[in-house]
Amino acid sequence: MKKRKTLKDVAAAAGVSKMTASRALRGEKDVSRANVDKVRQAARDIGYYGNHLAASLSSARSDLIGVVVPSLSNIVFPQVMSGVTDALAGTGFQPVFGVTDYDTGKENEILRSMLSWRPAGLIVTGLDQPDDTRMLLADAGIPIVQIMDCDGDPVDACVGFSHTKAGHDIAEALIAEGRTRFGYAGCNMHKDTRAAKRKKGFLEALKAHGIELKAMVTDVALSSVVIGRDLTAQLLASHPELDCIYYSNDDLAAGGLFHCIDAGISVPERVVLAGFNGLDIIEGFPGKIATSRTSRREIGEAAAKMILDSLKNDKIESGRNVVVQPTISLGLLSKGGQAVG
Amino acid sequence: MKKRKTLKDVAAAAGVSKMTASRALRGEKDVSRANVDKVRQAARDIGYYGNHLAASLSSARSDLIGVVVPSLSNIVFPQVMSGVTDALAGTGFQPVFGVTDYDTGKENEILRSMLSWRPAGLIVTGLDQPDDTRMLLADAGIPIVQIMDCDGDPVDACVGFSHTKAGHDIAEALIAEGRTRFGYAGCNMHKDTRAAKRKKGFLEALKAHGIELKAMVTDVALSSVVIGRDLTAQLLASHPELDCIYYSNDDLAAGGLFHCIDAGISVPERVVLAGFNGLDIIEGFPGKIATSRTSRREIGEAAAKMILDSLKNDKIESGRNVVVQPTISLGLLSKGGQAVG
DNA sequence: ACTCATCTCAGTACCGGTATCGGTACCAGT
DNA sequence: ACTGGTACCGATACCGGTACTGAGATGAGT
Repeated sequence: MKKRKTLKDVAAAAGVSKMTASRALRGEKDVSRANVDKVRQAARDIGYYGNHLAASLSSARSDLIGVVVPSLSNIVFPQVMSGVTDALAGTGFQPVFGVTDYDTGKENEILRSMLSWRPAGLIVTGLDQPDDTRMLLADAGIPIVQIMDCDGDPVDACVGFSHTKAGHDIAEALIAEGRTRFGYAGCNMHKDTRAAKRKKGFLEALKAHGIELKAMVTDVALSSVVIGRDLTAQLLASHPELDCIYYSNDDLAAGGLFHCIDAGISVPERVVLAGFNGLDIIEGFPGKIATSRTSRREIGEAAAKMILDSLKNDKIESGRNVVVQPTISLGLLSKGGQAVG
Repeated sequence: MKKRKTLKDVAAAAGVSKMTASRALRGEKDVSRANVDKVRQAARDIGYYGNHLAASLSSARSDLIGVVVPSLSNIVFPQVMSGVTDALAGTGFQPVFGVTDYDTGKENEILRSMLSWRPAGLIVTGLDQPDDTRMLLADAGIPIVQIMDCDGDPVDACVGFSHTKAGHDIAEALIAEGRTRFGYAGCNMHKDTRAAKRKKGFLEALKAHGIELKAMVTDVALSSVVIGRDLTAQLLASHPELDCIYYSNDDLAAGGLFHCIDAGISVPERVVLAGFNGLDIIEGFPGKIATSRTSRREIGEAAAKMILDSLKNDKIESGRNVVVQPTISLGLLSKGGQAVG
């Protein structure tokens, strides 16, 4: 096995010192044009591609941005990741992703592991980390941006929206449309604290109007279209009087829509199905579901830009809470909020 | 800003040497039980979490596995990533993801960047890298597993299936069902070489039966349900005689199904829609599309396991081509291949 | 001619760990 | 008591870069 090329090899091939080679490759000044060319050429010739390990260790800084998300199976998070990736493109920083499976223990473990790579910054999903994890983040001494939520107290800064308010607002909108007999279907509620907040906001709004939830079904599994189908079938079988179902997200609502299409139940006339996220896919659906549209890419981009800002200004800007309000789309035929029926 | 804790701090706190602390934390033998406890406790007390940079540099090995995928917006790749993550869980290895956007230049760049972190192994999507990228991989001296394809010559090893055969096989199956008037709709064909291979296999099979493609529409954008809708509307408007449409993937086929539901076109009776991947979501659809089901998670897991194997045996096992044949599901009412009509 | 600033380059000391190797303590066997 | 083996521990030399410091060369100013 041939030995890996090092900077010394490049320097030797170019006939300069290690130091000059290092500077030339990094594009620093204080190197003559002639030597820059010689070094660049030598590096290309012998196929040298650097060693971030050594560089980062030596310079006590790295170009890694850690990004921690709870899941990959919900397309929302890959979209956030795309946003981060795009915002970081061309900046010299590179995202590193970690997945927690909605498990706080795993989250702590992943964060420790990431911190041990001395990242330049961290983007973490959610505001509800346990104390030990919070401490870990607070002591890291690097910019931390928490995303997808703003109901709570960020370690440092956050970009997101209020899930409580999102649940509240869509309830208000549905009530304004004349809906009165509500059901709820959710997945993974014990771990997905943000879904739980939406549900909380939703129920609070109902209560404020003196409306009681008629029925609720949940499943511990991760949300999926198929489960949404099943839960909807259950709900409508036991409570055929429902005129609106709120789901913990769009995947479930989509399953609900598909069930209704197959069962010949008219949506949204007889029953309104309301989800959360505003997935692109629902644009293509044969039927309309209500939803709160969130801007995932933008949140990812904004978070990455905040990190870059902090890094540029060489200080951690605390307390910057950027709120990106979701927009409600009811997908109903009636315009301007006029009541149906 | 308080200084980061180092191993020396731990050693001092535990009253042992740096070396003993290092060994204790890594669980090596040659350390007394008492000292292991002291060091562990000291590390916990002062909140030490190690420095992978220094560790990897010093030991000339790292616990990173690079994973390069073309896209995050196609749920298939996050699923592959999940498979890799799961297979790596508890092994001490950590995946690092990169996204190429189907761009070979970006792919090369990302691979260089990854290699500069001295990963223990690499998982790369596809077999059709340009020569310079191939060279980069071949010279890396670490196990490389290429995934999602087996039509071609792997640098080292691969886990996947033949897209050409997949296209061919589903064409055969559809012809056996009595379909004769075929259309094709595809996205991103100029960059997605695997989709192009499926199309090639599909057309070859048609030709072998003396069948000519009646119509074809493509779009340069990434595939999505909405675009699938549009392309299908175009195809069926200009060629209402089609009795089968083959799509470059399930996203498009789903859009096609939704269009047909809205347009009152019966699927699969009047027109069969065939996609590729076997997404979980189609299980929930109000209607059936044909597809080739691929096992993404399993491919990710298998690739990760192959890397771990190579690492354990301390040699790179070349030429291991694992083929995971997709299974065709036509979603038709007729059983046993009896012709329709 | 001499001083001084500027540009270029090289030497040295790290960064924070780990591999290696040489030692010390302790015990069993003879 | 002496030897040999085993368990444990620490000093030292790195890994491959970069920060820092200082030196030589060159040119301008006087």
